[in-house]
Amino acid sequence: MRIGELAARTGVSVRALRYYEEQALLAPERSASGQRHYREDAVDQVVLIRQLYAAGLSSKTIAGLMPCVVDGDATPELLRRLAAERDRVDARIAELLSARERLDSVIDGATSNLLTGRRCRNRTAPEPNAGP
Amino acid sequence: MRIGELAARTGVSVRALRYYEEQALLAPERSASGQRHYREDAVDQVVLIRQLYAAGLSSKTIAGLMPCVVDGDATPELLRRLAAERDRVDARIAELLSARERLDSVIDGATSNLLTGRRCRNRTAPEPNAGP
DNA sequence: CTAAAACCTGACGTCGACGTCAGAGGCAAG
DNA sequence: CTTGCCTCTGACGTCGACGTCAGGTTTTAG
Repeated sequence: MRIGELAARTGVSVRALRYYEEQALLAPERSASGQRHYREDAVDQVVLIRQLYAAGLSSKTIAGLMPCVVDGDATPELLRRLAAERDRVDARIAELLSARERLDSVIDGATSNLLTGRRCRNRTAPEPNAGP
Repeated sequence: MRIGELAARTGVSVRALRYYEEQALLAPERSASGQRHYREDAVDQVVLIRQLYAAGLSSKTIAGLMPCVVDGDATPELLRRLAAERDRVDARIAELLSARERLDSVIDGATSNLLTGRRCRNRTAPEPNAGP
């Protein structure tokens, strides 16, 4: 398939696909006229790439991992890096969970303030202030 | 305290603290000569700010929330935004968990490849390739 | 054959959270 | 008074993952 179809099927922009190639994350064939032609499994690869981006990996890091994923080839070094990235993701998740708790407590505090009718300072006039 | 001490006590840079003020996340007093002076609770506020950043909120969003946090003042609108942000954090966490699973499966695949001795292609020569 | 749609290669723009540098005060100690 | 550290205000630089525009070629539909 050509780049437009791959974009449509994966939901990523054409520009992004070209960028991925630039970063050596994808290596489509080229027709005689220079147009990119992707195989079916490119769809899965793009999905994987997006997930790794979502995990916070950089394009450089992903580029280092793609040979492993694509060829099934792996070295102990690569495994170490994969594990390290997983740990980083775990840490990020923990961070987010902590932040979420904090957000919740802020919400709880604010909610109870509202419920107990405790309006601080300048809410003395009952006018519904629509905007500036 | 002055900005250097606050930086030391929170672990964020002096530049970042000035930036936070620029974004209306902090509002320190000023001495006659123009130097910033922070109260003790600024430490907690900075910690909160960092957590909200870690949750993926933008400085603009955080700026909208700080009055609520600081003054304990809350409007239904603010509560909606807080809830929306929490949902966003939840979505991000789910994304990360999914990405983590994917990473794990990649690691598993690669590991079993190594364990079963299945070395693909160019690993024919047993020379320990040290570098480029 | 022709017009529209899709594709190509540069190359510059963006956005957010700061880093960094320059030049100029301010503040406590000796 | 001077030394040395801290602080101030601009203002430009950075980095990553693209967006966007320009100007040209290729493919497809009618």
